[in-house]
Amino acid sequence: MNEEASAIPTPPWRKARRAAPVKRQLSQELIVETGLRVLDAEGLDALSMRRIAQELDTGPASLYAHVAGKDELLELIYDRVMGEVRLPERDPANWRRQVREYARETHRVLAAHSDIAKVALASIPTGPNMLRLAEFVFGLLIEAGFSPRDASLGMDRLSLYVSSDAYEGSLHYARMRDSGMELKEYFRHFVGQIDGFYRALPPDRFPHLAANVDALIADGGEARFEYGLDLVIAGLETRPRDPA
Amino acid sequence: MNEEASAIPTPPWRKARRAAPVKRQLSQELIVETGLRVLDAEGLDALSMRRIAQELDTGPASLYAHVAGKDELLELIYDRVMGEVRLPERDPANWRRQVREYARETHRVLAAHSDIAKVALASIPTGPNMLRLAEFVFGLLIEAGFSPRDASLGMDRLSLYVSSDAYEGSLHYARMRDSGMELKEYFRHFVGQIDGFYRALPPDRFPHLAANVDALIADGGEARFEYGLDLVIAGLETRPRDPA
DNA sequence: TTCTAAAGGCGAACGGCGTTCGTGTCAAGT
DNA sequence: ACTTGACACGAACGCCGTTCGCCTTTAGAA
Repeated sequence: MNEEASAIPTPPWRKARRAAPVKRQLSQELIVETGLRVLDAEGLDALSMRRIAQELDTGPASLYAHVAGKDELLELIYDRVMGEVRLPERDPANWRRQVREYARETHRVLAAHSDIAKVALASIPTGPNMLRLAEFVFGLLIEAGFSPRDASLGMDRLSLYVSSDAYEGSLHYARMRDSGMELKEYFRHFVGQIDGFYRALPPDRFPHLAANVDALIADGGEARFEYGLDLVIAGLETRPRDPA
Repeated sequence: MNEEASAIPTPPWRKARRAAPVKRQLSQELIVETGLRVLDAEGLDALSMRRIAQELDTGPASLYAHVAGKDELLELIYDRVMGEVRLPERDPANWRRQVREYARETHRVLAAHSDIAKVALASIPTGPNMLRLAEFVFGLLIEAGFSPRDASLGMDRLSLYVSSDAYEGSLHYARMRDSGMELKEYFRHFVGQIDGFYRALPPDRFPHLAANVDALIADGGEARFEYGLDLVIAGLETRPRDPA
């Protein structure tokens, strides 16, 4: 919006524009924001250049003045999303708790924007918000006394774990959306299918699986995420640390 | 090939077919095998129904008599690939070593078929070969004394880790192929770019990253994979086990 | 005030994709 | 000899990302 024009009436000496030129405001930020809205509402499959252009009342060609292509747009959206991650003050004495909370928070933000985790996995992180997160967790491990190598690799593996688990979760979310079910209905349906499948296994060929169907289907996404997080943190704990 | 027709000359009482009916041999297995060949040679992006049909001298519509759609075809290819994984005799006393070797072997097979790791991550494993692998590693953990829950979640997290690391690796491979470089050239180029990027970071905003660029770029894909594997196994080691 | 040149907007088209429809063909069974 | 049913497959539908070339708008120079 033009703040001048909205404050005073159109000056009569300038001949009135035939159509409202109000929407002449395409920008990279607007495109990213629109893309994120489409992503949240309809999923990654629906996020096409055409769909975004349609939302902006224009053609797909118009977007290319502000964005190099779809890949770049996805990375911009991804970094925009990572800006939502809230970080606490660094407290190296409690690095276990902070690493866990960092992982949970990142996971939460990824899950809140359904399909973006796929982009997270595919992209090499260089955006400003990614760097902010990297500096936080890397610095946390360094200050907790880990060697630079342990801090580097630990951060790398932790990020991979969070992204990949969020991606796996987003697949279920996408399947749910495609099937038109509610979350609870989908979950019941899905667990029922897996349960039936495992119980139909021939016990002679798959004795251990067949004997433990209950344990195999007991835990849902969140418990699995927490368990893996425990494994990684317990693994980190076995690495040598300098006392600060 | 028609074994009758190749053994004796065409019987004159049956009017000669105008074209050789030799290629009437489409089958699911042939389609899967062809798809895998295209995948290995040209990558997942090039693996289209049209491309496979072309390879088989036919149109894309012909494939749908043997395969429900592209998704099912990808899962068939994936399970076909997992059939290449070689498993040792189970030896619960050495579960650490066997878990590690299982992870390495699966990772190796995934990496050998460039882009299939993407399918591995996206698919819910129900194929016969996947079940074989699951029975192996789950049984190994059970026999090593882990609780059914630890064995189930441990297997799950380990599979996720192997698949996601292989997927990350396949992205580099794909980028390399697209850029037309050789592996060594690509690697040099890539590390150089990352190195330059990190060294250009403003040290006031990213002090820890800026101070440890060497550690951040020191390790390549294989060392990272092994490090994460160490973390997971060390984490498993902290879980209680029944002495068998 | 008029002119000009650059920048952005955008209709149309290119070459791809997965999938479906309807027709054609041929082998086996009656 | 005829029917039937399974498979083959050309053509088309409706998507996709991206590019080309023309049009409009506008800011600054003249």
